[in-house]
Order: sequence, then structure tokens, then C-alpha cells
Amino acid sequence: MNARAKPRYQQLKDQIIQRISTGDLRPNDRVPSENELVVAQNVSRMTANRALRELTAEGYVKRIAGRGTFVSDFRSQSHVLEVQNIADEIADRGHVHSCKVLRQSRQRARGDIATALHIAQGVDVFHLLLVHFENDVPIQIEDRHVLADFAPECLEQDFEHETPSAYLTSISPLQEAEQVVRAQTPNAAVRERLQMDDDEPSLVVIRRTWSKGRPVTFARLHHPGSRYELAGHYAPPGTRKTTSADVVQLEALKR
Amino acid sequence: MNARAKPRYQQLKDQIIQRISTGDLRPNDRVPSENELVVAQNVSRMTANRALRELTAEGYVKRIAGRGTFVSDFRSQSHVLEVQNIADEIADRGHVHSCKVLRQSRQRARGDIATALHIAQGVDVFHLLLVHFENDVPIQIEDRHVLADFAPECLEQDFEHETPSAYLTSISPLQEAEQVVRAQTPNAAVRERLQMDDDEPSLVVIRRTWSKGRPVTFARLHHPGSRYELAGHYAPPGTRKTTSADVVQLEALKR
DNA sequence: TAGTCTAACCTGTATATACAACCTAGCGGA
DNA sequence: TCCGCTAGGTTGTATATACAGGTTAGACTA
Repeated sequence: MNARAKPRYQQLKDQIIQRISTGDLRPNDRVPSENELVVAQNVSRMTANRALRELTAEGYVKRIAGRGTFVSDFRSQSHVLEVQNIADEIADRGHVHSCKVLRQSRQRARGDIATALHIAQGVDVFHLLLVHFENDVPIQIEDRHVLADFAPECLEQDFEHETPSAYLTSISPLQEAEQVVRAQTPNAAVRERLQMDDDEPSLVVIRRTWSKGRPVTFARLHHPGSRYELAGHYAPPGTRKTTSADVVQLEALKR
Repeated sequence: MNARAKPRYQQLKDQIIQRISTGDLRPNDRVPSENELVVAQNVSRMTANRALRELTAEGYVKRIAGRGTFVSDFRSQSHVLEVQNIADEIADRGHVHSCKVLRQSRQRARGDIATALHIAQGVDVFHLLLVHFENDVPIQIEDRHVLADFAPECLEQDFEHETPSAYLTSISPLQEAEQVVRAQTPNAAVRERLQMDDDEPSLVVIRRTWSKGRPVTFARLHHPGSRYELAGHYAPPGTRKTTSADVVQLEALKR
């Protein structure tokens, strides 16, 4: 028998993940209840419970006793991805975010971009170039390419109102991301846009994001080294956080 | 009744996590089996199963059908913390790691160090200063402070043979970490030690690590920007990895 | 002695059942 | 009309039971 290749609870999980990733179930949509799964899929309630409970732990859905089970919006998955949206990050600090769009155009992918997005040379992509400000001080240049058939409406969006990151995750929840962080000497254009000192290095984050199994966007984020840092906090799941968030000041290494 | 403040399965998990974090159960030790928990704790087998199954998903233990349940060693928890040990990272690239100890001394904590480790000024700490090499090219300066009563044998260790990171995790599995990444202009001492070009920025990682609920070590890791980058990969748990690890080359931002 | 087989124990899964707590729509009364 | 209550659906937890399949130690046999 190959029918028992996968356990029943895993089959249920796979089905639901599939429905989420294809967009059949969208964020905040209601997922079938345990009892509905019992009759529809012919399993016991405990098996349905296990499937939904594990999906909760993995961040796909959230459950409210008495109400039901609902697809997570991106926010509640954000622990997977650290800070994703610069506007939210700035808002969390209690500061004002603004942004200016420098370019918003359609292009044919060439070279690195085609490679990064796993597409052939010449395939349609959108190119976005923005500067983000925190309290009117420039803090990030966002140089992003987006697969055109993933976000066809990309040229009509007002990205000074909703960031590309927020827009893209509203189309389809992203499932996977890869990022590389580098310290780099900025070129003149970057230094000027970010109002950086002559000898100030930049912190560059290169990020690719997957949705529905394929890379859909490729972003290069340049930050002024003196005004931006990347913070991460790692704790095993199921732990209450013990960390007090005292700022660690950097002292120059002597000798 | 306050007896039902926490569910039974959570109580079991907490007990076992407690035994692991106090060192009562050490890596690869055998954890009580489901049936042993049934009789010892007076719960049903399904409840014991749930506790152990969730601890598995959280990386605390690993289970082998037919053999038993065992405490994870640090390696299998490493997904929590990305790359932690520079020696392993270099070995994974197929290169040769070596390292030179510049300082290995006892100090009294002052200023930033005391603050970062949540201890009073004057408490004993060890100070380690090392340079790590990849194929004889310097790639990291490790400037680390360690709580003295966490690792009393610290001055007797040969850190050119086993890195501080590997040594510290062998004492007690770490439970929590916090890191900050910065791009920074190195001072002359760092530039010289790392054989960096005059205008080359450094990538600095500042990391605090918790064990048994308190910060135990505080490290500042300086890297040459042209020879080191930090890569991360994030996927929801329970997903098979779809990413092909093609190298993303950085292209200078024009205009 | 060397090889084989079995009993005992382990995890993994699945079901049926039960009770508690939570939430909401809708009914009924003031 | 408005308020309060209740019935029914929902999740959360806990138990008892069952069977399948992996692993190992030790008994048994050739």
C-alpha cells in the first residue's frame, strides 16, 4: 500500500499549505474547523487537531478558541524573517517613515538579475528604486527587481504610500527568503543619496524572496553604516523571552 | 484551583527543559521514555507523547523509534543560531581554519562589559582576543568576554585547538542569543591585524549569548568587508528547502 | 562458538471519547 | 427597542486503547 506513504495528519497539513500557497485560502480567511475536517476528510478529531496545531506552531494559521482557525497574515509570520518592512521597523521606533520613488519601470531581465530570479534573459521584470527616510533622514536605498508576472499591477502602485515590501506580501504570503549582509564602500551615487560622510561605509543587505516555490523578488538594500544596524534575536521556540533589550554600545577595539 | 494553571504536557516540557538547562540531563543523555513518564508523572501516554514530540520540534531532544529519546547536542540546535562557530563555517567551505590567541586573561568587568553581561562593575570575567585565519588569511578578530563563574577553566583552555565558541557550548548548551551587525570603519589596530586595505570597511558582529537564563558571553567579531559576508536563509519550519544556493554577485549600484 | 530468533521495549500514528473554556448569533423578555 | 441569556459551534486539553514498525539484548539452536 502506498496510501500510507505519508501519515494522515501530514496529508492534511500539506493540503492546507497548498491551499494557502496557491491563494485559494488568503490571509485571515477561515480554515475548515476540526469537526469539518473530521467529516470531510474522514479522520478523527485528534488527527485534525494535530494538523491544525502544528500549522499554528509553524506560523501558517492562528487559532482562536470559540471562533475558529484563520490563515495568518504576513505579520504573524514575521518571526521567520526578522524585520522585513522598513516602514514598520521605523514605526516601531516611534519615528516617521517617508519615501521617495526614483524609478518605477518595466525592464527585460539581464545578467545577474535573471540569474538571481531563476529566469531567462529578456523576461519581463519591474525595476523599483526608492529612498526611505526616517524622520526625513535618508536611511535606505531600495533597489528592487520583481518578477513581472508575479505582480502585474506593479507600475500602478503608489509606493510612497505603501512600501514594495508590504505590497508584495499582500499579493501572496512569502514562504522563503535568503539574505546576504555585506559591509562595503558605497559609490558616489549611493553616498550622495544617503547623505553619507566621505569615509563612511555602507551596510548592504541583498535579499531574495520566494513565493509559491520560485524566487519572485530580488532586492539590494543600501544603508549608511553610521545610522543603521541589523539586530537579530534568536531563542528556541516555546521559550518566554528573557532578554532585556538593553542597547549594546560599540566600543572601539584598542591596541 | 491553580493546579491547572499550566496544562500537563507543558509541565512535562518545562521539567525536561529545566533538567537540560541545569545540566542534570546532558547532550546525548537518555530522556525518560513515554511509558516511564506515564508511570512516574501519572499522565496518559498521549500526553507524554505530545510533550516529547514538541520538544523534538523545538530542537531540545531527538527521538529514534525503537531506541528512545535523547538530549540534542548543540549541533542539532544550530538552526536556531545560524552559523555560530567560525571554525565549522570555514570547514564547511572546505578550507583550513587556524587561529592565534593574542590575549587570554582575567579581568574585572567595567563599563560596557558589565552592562552587557548584566553584572556589577568589578565582577570577574575572562577576556579573550583571537585572530581567526581561513587558509592563512585573517578573516575574524574575536574580542570576547566570558562570565568567569560560567567557565572557570577558561584560562587553561587551548583556544588555538578548540575555538571559544565550541568550548563554551560544550560547557552548557546556549539557549538564547542576540546579535547586532554593523558596517564600520576599522581602527588602525584592526586594519593591521586583518590585513585590510586603507579604505576597506569592516563588518562587525556583536553577539551576546545566554545560558541558564543569564548572559554569559559577549563577543565583538570584526571581519574584513571584502572577504566576509553574512548569509542567512529563512524558511517556515516543516518546509523542504527549495532554494538552490546559487551565489548572488553584488553589482555596483549605478547612477 | 557462532548464528538465529524472539521477547520486550521503544517511538509513530490513529481513533473514540470526554470535559472545559471561549465566542457569537439569535431568541425572548422587560 | 434594548438588554440579557442561552444554545451551539469552536478550540484546548486529557485519557484509554490499538496497531505498526524499529531496535536490542538475551535466549536458544546448530
